[in-house]
Amino acid sequence: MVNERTDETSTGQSSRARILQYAVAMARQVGLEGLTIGVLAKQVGMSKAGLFAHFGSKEDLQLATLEEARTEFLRAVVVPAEQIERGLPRLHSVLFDWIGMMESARDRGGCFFAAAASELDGRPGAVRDRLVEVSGQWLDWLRRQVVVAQERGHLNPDIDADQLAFELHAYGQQSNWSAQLMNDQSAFDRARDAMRGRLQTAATGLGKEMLTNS
Amino acid sequence: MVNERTDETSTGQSSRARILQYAVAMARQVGLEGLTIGVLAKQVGMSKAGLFAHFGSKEDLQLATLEEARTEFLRAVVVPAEQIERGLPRLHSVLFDWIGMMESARDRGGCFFAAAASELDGRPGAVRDRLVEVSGQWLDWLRRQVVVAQERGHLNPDIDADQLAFELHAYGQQSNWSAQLMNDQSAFDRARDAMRGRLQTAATGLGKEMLTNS
DNA sequence: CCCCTTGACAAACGACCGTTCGATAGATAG
DNA sequence: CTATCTATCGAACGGTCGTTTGTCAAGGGG
Repeated sequence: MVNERTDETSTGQSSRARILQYAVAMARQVGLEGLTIGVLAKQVGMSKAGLFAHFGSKEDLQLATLEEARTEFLRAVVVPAEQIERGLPRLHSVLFDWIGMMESARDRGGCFFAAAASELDGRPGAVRDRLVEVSGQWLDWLRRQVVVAQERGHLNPDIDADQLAFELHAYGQQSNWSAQLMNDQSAFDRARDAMRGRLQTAATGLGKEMLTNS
Repeated sequence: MVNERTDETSTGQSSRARILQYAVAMARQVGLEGLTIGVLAKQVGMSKAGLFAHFGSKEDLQLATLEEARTEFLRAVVVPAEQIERGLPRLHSVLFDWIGMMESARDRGGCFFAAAASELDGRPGAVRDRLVEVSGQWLDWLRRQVVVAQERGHLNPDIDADQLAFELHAYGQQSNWSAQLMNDQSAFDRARDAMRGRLQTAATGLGKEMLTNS
């Protein structure tokens, strides 16, 4: 009863974390449903039962993997943007970091959430519910930053923030589709161009200045 | 050796066609990989082995299902547009028929190709190759119609046709994602608004007239 | 009338899946 | 030293998958 979760060097914590990193990498390529305990265990270098013991069920493994992917996403995309000026600069930064993350995952299966989304829509359950929640938070993050940019006079105040977030998100999704399925080398540049163009159209005079300076 | 594939009433042809319609419907919900011979057979109302005999392997079943979905897509989206004036009107028509098809499939799992794409990218094989081919044809159809619209003075001639096709396709993909995963009721209207707005921006004076008249 | 093709069937096969069950080694606590 | 706990293991279980095999009824051509 002593030493409750404070031991940093315990094998338990670190091996669970190691498993989850492999799990995210594997799910990027075969999806959360295609994730297989036996194959995952072989990659990590332990037995099926040993790995399984860290999670009570496959669903729990999927949930933990989803949480790990969410953490990686926040760290790579959202957190860096919080040091950027709120409004259009921060929106621009987060969009390009997002594309950058998908671009860096190009040869590793692409976007984790895109792979998870299409196989989980239509299959009810806790994993799907959580994915809907996480994806909704991300889309809402974009929408809120659009609103802030409007309040600060960077973006035209009479545009529909939901609509703009919809379109910006569409470019990111399309770049992943284009790169992963069609093997299109220029997919990410196209997404960046589309985002730049769309923000330019929606920007006020002040906003346009900000865009040309970045 | 007589009677080679000319018998319309033979059970063979019609039951194979019936199987494929069920297969497309099932793949819309669970994907081409999630398609299962046993479950499919139960839905069709025949035995596993009886159904399997129509296709030499599961891969052949997947290929035939993909072909059936392609035929349905062409019939619902591409063929009707061929009666519309080439250029911007035809492009506009095909885009809206596309959205309309996804909207009508809303409660049946959404877009077949979107479901197939993310689970097949990264899994080499004949099915993936064919899906890449079919998807490429569709994207190229859009691009070519953009070019025609430029040649006819409907769209600004100095825009990148590949880029515009990329963005228009992005809205369609996003609408399916938003409707299927996020259960967003307004997803299809958003896609239509995005397409209208994007075409409006890219249109010449002549093109803008055409858009307001439709 | 017999033969042979055709479409469908039940049953079984091996492979792989998630999961359960004891056993084992090492660290920790009393 | 002994008892306990933790992480891991091999082996097995029941289930589902794609696939194979052998059988059977129906029907048309010689």
